[in-house]
Amino acid sequence: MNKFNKGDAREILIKHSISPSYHRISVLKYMLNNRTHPTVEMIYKELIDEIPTLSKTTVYNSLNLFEQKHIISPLNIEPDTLRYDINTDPHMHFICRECGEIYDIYLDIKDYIADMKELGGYNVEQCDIVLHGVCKKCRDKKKKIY
Amino acid sequence: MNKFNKGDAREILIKHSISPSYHRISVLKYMLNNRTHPTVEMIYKELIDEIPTLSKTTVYNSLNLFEQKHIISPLNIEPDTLRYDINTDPHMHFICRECGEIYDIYLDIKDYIADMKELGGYNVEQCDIVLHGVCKKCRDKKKKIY
DNA sequence: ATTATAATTTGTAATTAGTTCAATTTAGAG
DNA sequence: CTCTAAATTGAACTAATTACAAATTATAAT
Repeated sequence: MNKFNKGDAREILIKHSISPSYHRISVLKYMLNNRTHPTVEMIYKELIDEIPTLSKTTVYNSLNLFEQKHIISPLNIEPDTLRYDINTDPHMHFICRECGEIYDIYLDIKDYIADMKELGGYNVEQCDIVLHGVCKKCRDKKKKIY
Repeated sequence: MNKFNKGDAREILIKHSISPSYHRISVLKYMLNNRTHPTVEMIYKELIDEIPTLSKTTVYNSLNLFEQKHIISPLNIEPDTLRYDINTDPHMHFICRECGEIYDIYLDIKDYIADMKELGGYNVEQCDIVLHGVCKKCRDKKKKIY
């Protein structure tokens, strides 16, 4: 954990022409090191220790800004709250209905979608895939109970 | 439009062991005839004319009940509000970032997903696919302006 | 260094979707 | 017709998010 430091976050912000304030660096560093598709709440609760004056609005502002600049993507996976993903590699998500954990699945369906694109004349820019079910961990846990 | 009548809705409710009250029949009939992935708001606004005493809570209750009984599925396509889909055929969705319309796309990726299932040990029960982009209608509209 | 200006952050208030729940109404069984 | 259970209502509540004005901080110019 904490593979990325503030310098890395700083560089990324500058590369995307975002002024690298302390707060933005902190939020981005969190995203870089915690690939758990966090919510605003999760980020805020973690950073408030390091930055006691931090406002939740700043977290919202930073994430919205990062989204605009395509550093992160919103993840519409649960109906109540938005999550964010910094993983830019093409991938889909699996959410376990037992433990709620969200896994990254590296399966590319570009070719499949490409067919469809031509068929219907749709101009597909982005493709969000969410699989629902029970993960291996939870399935094994259930087996043990007899 | 209005291919389905109250009798059809009534039958479906009974088949799914839901007591066919007037309100539930109305909500289900709306879903059957308006395949636009409506929100609670849309359903409520439409039905309030016919049923002036209708409470929004009843719409919520009915939809939650239909969801439990697998008559409809929630559609987590926009971050602010939940939509509902009565189309039970396997399909994905395309949402246009210009006009916001949601299109049904009949492309089955079951085989692709099946591969993955075995790979990671995930037990996939459901698969939600949302494509984002600009639809043909909006693309053509833009071309006209020069 | 000091001031002026712009950008960032804060915190409160407002908004909105959705849920909870107790009271009321309606429907159905006997 | 009465009793009971189910369905509906509406108000209060919760929680996520946005709006926005005030305060703070950073940047640039003199």
